[in-house]
Amino acid sequence: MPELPEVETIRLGLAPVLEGRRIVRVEQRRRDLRFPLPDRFVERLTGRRIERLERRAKYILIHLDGDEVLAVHLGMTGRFSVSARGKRARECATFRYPQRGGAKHDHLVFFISGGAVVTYNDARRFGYMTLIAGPDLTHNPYLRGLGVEPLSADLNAAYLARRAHGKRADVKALLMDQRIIAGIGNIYACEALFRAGIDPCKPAARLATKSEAPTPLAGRLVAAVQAVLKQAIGAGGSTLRDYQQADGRVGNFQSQFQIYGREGEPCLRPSCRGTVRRKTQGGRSTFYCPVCQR
DNA sequence: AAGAACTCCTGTTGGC
DNA sequence: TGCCAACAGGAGTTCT
Repeated sequence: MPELPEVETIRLGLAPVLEGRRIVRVEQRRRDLRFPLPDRFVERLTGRRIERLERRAKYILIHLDGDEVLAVHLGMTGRFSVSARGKRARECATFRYPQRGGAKHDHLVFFISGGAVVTYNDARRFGYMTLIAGPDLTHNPYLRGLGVEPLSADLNAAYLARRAHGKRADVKALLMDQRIIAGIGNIYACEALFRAGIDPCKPAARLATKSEAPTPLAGRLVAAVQAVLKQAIGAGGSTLRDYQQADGRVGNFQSQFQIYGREGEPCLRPSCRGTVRRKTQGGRSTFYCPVCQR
C-alpha cells in the first residue's frame, strides 16, 4: 500500500480538487471494499460540501459539512484518480485517468461540483472507507489507538524508548506497529533502519535502558525515520506497481531507495563492502546490509 | 497478553 | 507461449 508519504502526496493532490466543493453525485459499484461500505453511503454523501482534507497515519480524512468525516484507507492497491467532464476538462488538461488498472476495479466514482470526477480504484480491495460522526474522531475504532505521527514532535527518542521498553519483538516490527508510530510500512521501515545503521532483527528493547531512558539507537532511529519520510514526501512518494498520485503522475522516491529492493547489490554506504540481503520477517521482505546494520 | 500466523483479494513476475 | 508458485507497499482477527 501507499505508506505515509504516498498518502500525504495523494492528499495534497486531492485537496485543491475537493476542498470547498460539493459532492453532486456518487456512483457506488459494489457494496463492499475490504469491509462493507457504510449504510446509505451514496445518500449520505450526495450534496455534502467538502470542507478540508486531512491525513492521519495512512488515512485520508475528508471533512464534510455537518461534522461528518469520510475516512479512507487505501490498503495495498487503493488509488484515486481525477478527471474532468464538460468544459472543465480543458482547464484540467493535466488530469488524466490512470494508465494502468482501467475501469476494471473502479469501485466508486465521485462527481464533484465544478466538473471534477474522482474515481476510487482498488484491485485487491484491501482499502476501506467509513463515515465518522465528528468532530471527535477518537472514538472511531480505526483511528482510536493509532500511535504518534512520525513527523510530529510526539515522536522522539524518549517516547520511542518508553514504548520499546521490555518489548521482545524486533525493532522493525516496532516501527511498523501502527499503535506506536502511525504511517510507516515495509518500505520506509527498511529505509529508516538502513539509514540508522540498525539491524532490523535487533530486539526493540535495545532502544531503551532498564530505566526506560533512550539509548543512542533510539535517537538515531527517530532521526532516520523523520529524514526518510520528509525526503519521500518531497519527492512525491514512491511509485511501485499500484501507487500513483491523484493526477496520474508518479512519485520519484523509489529512485532514492538505498536498500529496499536491492537484494544482491552492493551496499551504498560509503566504504561499506557489504551486499544487500533479503530475508522474511513477519511474512514480509526485509532488505538490509549485514555489514553496516548492527 | 504479547506476538506470530492467518486472512482478505487480484495482479505481476519469474522459473520451468 | 503456458502454467504455476511466489510475491506485492496493510492490518484486523485468530491462534498460541
